[in-house]
Amino acid sequence: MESCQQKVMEKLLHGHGCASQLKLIMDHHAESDSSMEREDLAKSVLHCFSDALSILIDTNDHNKDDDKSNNSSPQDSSHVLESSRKPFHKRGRKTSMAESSDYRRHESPNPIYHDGFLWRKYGQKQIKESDHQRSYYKCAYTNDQKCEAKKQVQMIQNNPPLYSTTYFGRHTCQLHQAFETFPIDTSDLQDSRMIRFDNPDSSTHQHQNQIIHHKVEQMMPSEKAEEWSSPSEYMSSEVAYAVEAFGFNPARTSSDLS
DNA sequence: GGAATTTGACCGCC
DNA sequence: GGCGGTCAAATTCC
Repeated sequence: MESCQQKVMEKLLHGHGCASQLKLIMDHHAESDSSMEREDLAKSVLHCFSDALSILIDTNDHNKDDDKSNNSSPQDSSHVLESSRKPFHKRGRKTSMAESSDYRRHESPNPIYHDGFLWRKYGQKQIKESDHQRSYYKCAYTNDQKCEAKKQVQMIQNNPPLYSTTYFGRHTCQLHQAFETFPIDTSDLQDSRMIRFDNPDSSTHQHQNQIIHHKVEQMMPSEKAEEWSSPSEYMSSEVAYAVEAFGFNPARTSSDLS
């Protein structure tokens, strides 16, 4: 647990440093002369937060029960709806996902794409009680590593846009080990925004990175994307919601994470 | 051509 | 019979 805290702190500090550099550049440089450097920094910031989130997600899964008692503050409840171990619908299979003992729900103006894991969409359904379709995702390592983690993403409100992301089960895949094996290298971020894979040389690695891009382009509401005038704005919003989704409070000290 | 996504069909529960 | 969840063939994308 201690090493996890250190890793998270290292990632966050690195991200903070990159963000500071980015702000410095944006404050003092003309728009055109350092766009590539800004882009690299922006990607680096996102990558750091993604790594930290992945570690926190794993840590949170193991400590979820403890967190429940500490997650009752009113301001948190507006966005992060932790599992209350009760179904949010009565119909459906007895073994339905919502009735499982391990799920978390999060609501935000944009769906969470970068939560540190690779997801594969396996279904989409028009839900009776909602005007919007619900998308079903499972961990891309479901078959390879018997990882049973799943998530559902559903738009629950149009104006302003509000998405509900519900996570089920725990990740048993070895993704985090891959994070530890390959340290951050911002030079190869052109095609990858966040996820590191077991074998960085494999064709699978390259293709999966493309998938992440595809998902972002496909799911990002165009009007929302236009609202972000810079990559850093887009990332901060995205990461912030992902952080909230897993109950991470940046104001906490490192000792609070244990 | 391979892999991921889409979408209609099917399953099991109520 | 209606519903949510999952499967799998068809389609799309790189």
